[in-house]
Amino acid sequence: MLWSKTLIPTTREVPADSEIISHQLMVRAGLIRRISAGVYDWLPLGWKSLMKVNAIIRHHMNAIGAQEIHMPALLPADLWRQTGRYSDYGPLLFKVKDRRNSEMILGPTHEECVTELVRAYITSYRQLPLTLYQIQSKFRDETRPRNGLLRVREFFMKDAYSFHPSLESLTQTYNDMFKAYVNIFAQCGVPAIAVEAESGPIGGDSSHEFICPCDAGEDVIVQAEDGTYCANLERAVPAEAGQKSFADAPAIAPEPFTTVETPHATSIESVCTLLKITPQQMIKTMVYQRVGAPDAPPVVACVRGDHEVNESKLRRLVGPVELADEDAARSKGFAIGYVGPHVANSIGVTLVIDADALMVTGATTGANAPFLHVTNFSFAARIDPQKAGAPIVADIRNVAPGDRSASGSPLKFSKGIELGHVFKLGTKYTDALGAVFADEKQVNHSMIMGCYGIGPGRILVGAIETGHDVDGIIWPMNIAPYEVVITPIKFEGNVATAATELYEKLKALGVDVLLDDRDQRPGVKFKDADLIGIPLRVVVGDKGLSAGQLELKMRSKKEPSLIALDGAAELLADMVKTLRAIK
RNA sequence: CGGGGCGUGGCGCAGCCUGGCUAGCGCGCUUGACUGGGGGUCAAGAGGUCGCAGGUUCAAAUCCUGUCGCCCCGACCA
Repeated sequence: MLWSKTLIPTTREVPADSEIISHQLMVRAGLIRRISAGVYDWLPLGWKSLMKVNAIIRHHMNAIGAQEIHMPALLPADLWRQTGRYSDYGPLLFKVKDRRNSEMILGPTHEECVTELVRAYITSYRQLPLTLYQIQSKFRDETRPRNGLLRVREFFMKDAYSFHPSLESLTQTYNDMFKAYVNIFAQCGVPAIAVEAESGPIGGDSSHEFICPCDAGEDVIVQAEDGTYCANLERAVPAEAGQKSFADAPAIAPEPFTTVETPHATSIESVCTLLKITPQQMIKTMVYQRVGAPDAPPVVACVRGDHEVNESKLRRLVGPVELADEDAARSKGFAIGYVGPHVANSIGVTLVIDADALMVTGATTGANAPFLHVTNFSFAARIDPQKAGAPIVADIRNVAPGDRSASGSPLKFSKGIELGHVFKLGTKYTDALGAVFADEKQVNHSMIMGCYGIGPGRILVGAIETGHDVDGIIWPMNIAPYEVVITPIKFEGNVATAATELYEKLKALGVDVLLDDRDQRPGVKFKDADLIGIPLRVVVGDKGLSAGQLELKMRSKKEPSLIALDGAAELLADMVKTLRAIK
């Protein structure tokens, strides 16, 4: 491609509405343009990279026998009502009405649609397993789109869905997918580590996320320093968290259970400062309400003062809950800011106690009255199981610095971008939609599903977050919009002829090449070439030509080198092939 | 949804508090000349209903009200 014939609107200035480096560079290099919050145009350079990512994904999906299909973005709302997700998805779902007033949605994901499809055609175990995939736009009405392509309302997603007659079959495909994902990210040249993630309905080791480690990421991952454990913070389990029940609460005779005045000290920190104690000596008591049923008995969660409630874990135990509305909770008798676990003795709640919190004795916690805390609290002494119901004891906290893995190795924390997710779904959708198959004995069973997503746009974000310098993007060869850029010092005379000749030869050799034929000063061309990050740059200049030489510079390297004009195209084509192969 | 901030040529901003000449600056763009290995210089230009609507005023980019849009923090996020 000739630079003058395409659209590469580079800018020197950082766009005002961007925060993270990948967003800034994608706009400055002319890859994308925002048209509305979380909605972007893909310009030629960005689109070319995205198509390369998609081609890599396709290759690896096809290699494990998945079949590509295309499904509509516009879906009937009824289908989503049948699985309950019309309401579960809530305001995240884009809803539209057609002229007949029928409700439609813009698909945020396609489990319903693909299951409906498979239900229609698959009736026998002989037709299974089957894996279908799509790469297409998905829509989510995010509360807060942000960070360029990291969180958007319309985005591309590769989603694969597999259907199985047995768990063994599902596991086989899951493992194939897992390996395909490793290969996809490697071939794209973007770092990705597999971590254990929310496991869903089947439990166990049945869900992994692939995370690109970088500070711009929104996910927190937990890794054991010895490399034996890797999990999303949502899921990470502290090694010490054994199976405990309320009966395990230490029955130490408590010191006098006293009430102390703590005016305006509603946080763990402020109470600690006031009473000169440490957070480890406190019990934090959080009030949650049932999602969609704010009048149902609340859930009260207790963790040690230095710990945080992990809402994912809590939800797995008690169902969908959210932090209670403060005013509503106060009207029910909760002294928000001064709640203690023993509130369960007087108000009907579901009490959930973290295993670590349970073991604290002589704790300080809220007195269930404004401006008051109590000291020398212990669960065994102060919770009356008759009145408080049967308290649930479980791991409901986030792991924290200081925790160790099962192997005894310290846990470290880092941020990352979720690039992909493989997931054993089970029969949630096939049950709801009646997607059944007949086995050898003509007995019907719901098909067992797996689903496997990748965000191609996020692969670009991850590649840029982890591959850039002060001058711009440094693309990996396989997803670079062009593999070689030719930069003539001046696009005239011999130089233009030589540059054009090299350009034609490289094209003929199957290299994706960009020729900067603009009438611009060399400095402008160099700056732009660096900004858009093409892996190989060839400079054609008078001085070099008279010596029969060209200058070659790798974007990732600091120093250029000289190559002979004769055979330059072949040499470059070889280099490109070599760099494509590096995984 | 809560908190904070911003809407002024394509981009980045000043002007607003304290209303008043023709609304400025940098980048980019056009034309010409010089220049030609890291966003060059000079000259001459084009380009803006100051987000939108209403109000106050002799007079509104500036003050008031409403509204729309966007960004950041939080909440939320298969």
